[in-house]
Amino acid sequence: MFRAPPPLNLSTHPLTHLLPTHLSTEAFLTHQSLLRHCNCPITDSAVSASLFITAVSSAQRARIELRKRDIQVVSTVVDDKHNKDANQNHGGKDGDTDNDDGERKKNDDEREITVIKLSWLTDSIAAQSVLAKEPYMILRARARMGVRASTNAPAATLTPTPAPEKEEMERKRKEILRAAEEEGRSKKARWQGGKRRDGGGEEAVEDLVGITKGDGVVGRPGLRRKSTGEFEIEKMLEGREIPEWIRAKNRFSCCRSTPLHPPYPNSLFITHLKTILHSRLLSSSTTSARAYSTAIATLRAYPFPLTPTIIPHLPGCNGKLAALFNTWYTSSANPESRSIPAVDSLLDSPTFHALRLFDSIWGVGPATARKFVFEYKLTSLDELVTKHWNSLSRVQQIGVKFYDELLLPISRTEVEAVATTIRNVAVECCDLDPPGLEMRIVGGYRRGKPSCHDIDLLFSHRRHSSAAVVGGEFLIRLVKRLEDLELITHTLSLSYPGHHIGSLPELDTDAPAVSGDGNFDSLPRGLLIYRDPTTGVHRRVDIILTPPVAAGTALLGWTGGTTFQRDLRTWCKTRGWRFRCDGVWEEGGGRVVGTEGWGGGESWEEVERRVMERVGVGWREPGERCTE
DNA sequence: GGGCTTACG
DNA sequence: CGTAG
DNA sequence: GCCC
Repeated sequence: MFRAPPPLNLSTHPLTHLLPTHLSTEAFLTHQSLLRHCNCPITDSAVSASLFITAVSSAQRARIELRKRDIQVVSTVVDDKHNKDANQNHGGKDGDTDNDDGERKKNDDEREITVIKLSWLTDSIAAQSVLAKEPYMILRARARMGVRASTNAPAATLTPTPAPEKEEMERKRKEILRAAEEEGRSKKARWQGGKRRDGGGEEAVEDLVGITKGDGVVGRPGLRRKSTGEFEIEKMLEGREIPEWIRAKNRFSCCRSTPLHPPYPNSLFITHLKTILHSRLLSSSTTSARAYSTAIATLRAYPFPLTPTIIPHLPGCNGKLAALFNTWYTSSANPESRSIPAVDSLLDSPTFHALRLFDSIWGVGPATARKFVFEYKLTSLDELVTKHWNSLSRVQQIGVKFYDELLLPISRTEVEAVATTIRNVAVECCDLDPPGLEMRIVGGYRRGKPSCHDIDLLFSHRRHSSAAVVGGEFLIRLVKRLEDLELITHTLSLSYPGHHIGSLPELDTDAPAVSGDGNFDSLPRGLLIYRDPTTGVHRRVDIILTPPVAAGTALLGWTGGTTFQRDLRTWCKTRGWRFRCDGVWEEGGGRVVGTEGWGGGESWEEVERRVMERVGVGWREPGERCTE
């Protein structure tokens, strides 16, 4: 089913568990996919595994992560030099007050486990060979697995069938979660699995909840944004220059530079926020999700290491963000070891993991993922395929079929190669003035991402906007031709907004489209699955067509990122305009003068620059729009 | 207290 | 409802 | 969750 050749053969590996700590959802899923793709036997059940792969870097932190998953180190075989309490078997240091001795079961599963760094995997992939693990080893130890198996600790148990009594508890927990969802905005951490971390967890959650709203912030000096003057901000920055967008309190991410450039100074904290954002998306808490996106975009653009006092002065960040930061900041002196209990609860929650699993299927979103988890009570793709295949839509079946492949990262080199291949076919399909056909690679690639999750190609024509070139017939012909060449295996969707194929109007009208009047109100596009003729790997490819008159706005719109786009539209709205990928429109209906597509010999990029300057956000390189 | 990007399939 | 940026 |  998955025809891409595995980059490595890990099929003889011991049962392996990827620890989610310090990994973004994206990164976690990507690496898990990679492992799966290499035929590595992986498990979501930490207590079943012998080999652990982690982004944490110290043995001490690894032990904490293992213990959270109900794995108790008994004796150390190999330890890294940073570990100060190598012989400390249990209790004490990590604040776990459980009395393990009293609850230990007789049939404890004890085995030798190994914890290695994630860089072993990435380095091996890069080297295209399975590297020795020794240099990457963080910890090798004998460990007792499943010490607290009879408690309600949410040790990750996605794949294996839970024991009957656990199953019952799982069921109840999920019902509680579902009830909490349906109630709407319960302030308790919705995914919390009933587990406390390090004793102080619950308190910290209460703290978060307590100062969530404005009232809770009053009386906490330093959390109030408006009462603090520029001078005090300057003091906080210790003489460094205040970025203009902070001084001006400009909350629009389209008006500032947000470089790609990891590691940016606050990436560790931002990783935690991304987990919360993801949880909000999965529960369809869209406004909360938007708030987190805004805050993340701000922190991504903030060029200095954060301090507790500066947070409320940053646009889109207020009491809740300050509380989260304080919790994180004070959790450990070592930034690598810092955590947020609410985030740990999410990462420990089997429900959260299951929702992420299904949400990662193309064609499945939060609502459907919730249906799978809460109604069908599914925990694995396998169950979905064996029990509910026929209830999946066509595109969802395609999404499942190519689940692993579509999660694999795509190198920039490969993006370029695919783009060239498709452009050559497109030129063949263009029988009116083929040399005038032009293409730009947009999306994450254009923003400079080192690896991409799909390939977005924007086509236009230098001179003609007629139906024959950029209209329906062209896209249809192109897709058909790509299918004939076996470069496209599946068409997920083809859209020709606002008109019927075969009666295509000119595309460069000066009137905004009105639905049903025969004009466009969006741009034609195809969402496709591409198969590389050499490697056989499948990739998501989007082909978008724009008439020349909208080249600048289309390029700007399809370059992203998501939050940048949202803010660009909101910004235009404050100016009385509507930004859409087909143009910027006056309220009365005309195209905003100066935003139309290329005249003379202007390049795509020159038109884009003109549009950005015209609407007032100013020019920003694609690589400065990395708001995610 | 209301608003939060926008449109298609 | 899901997807696109 | 933040802003007007």
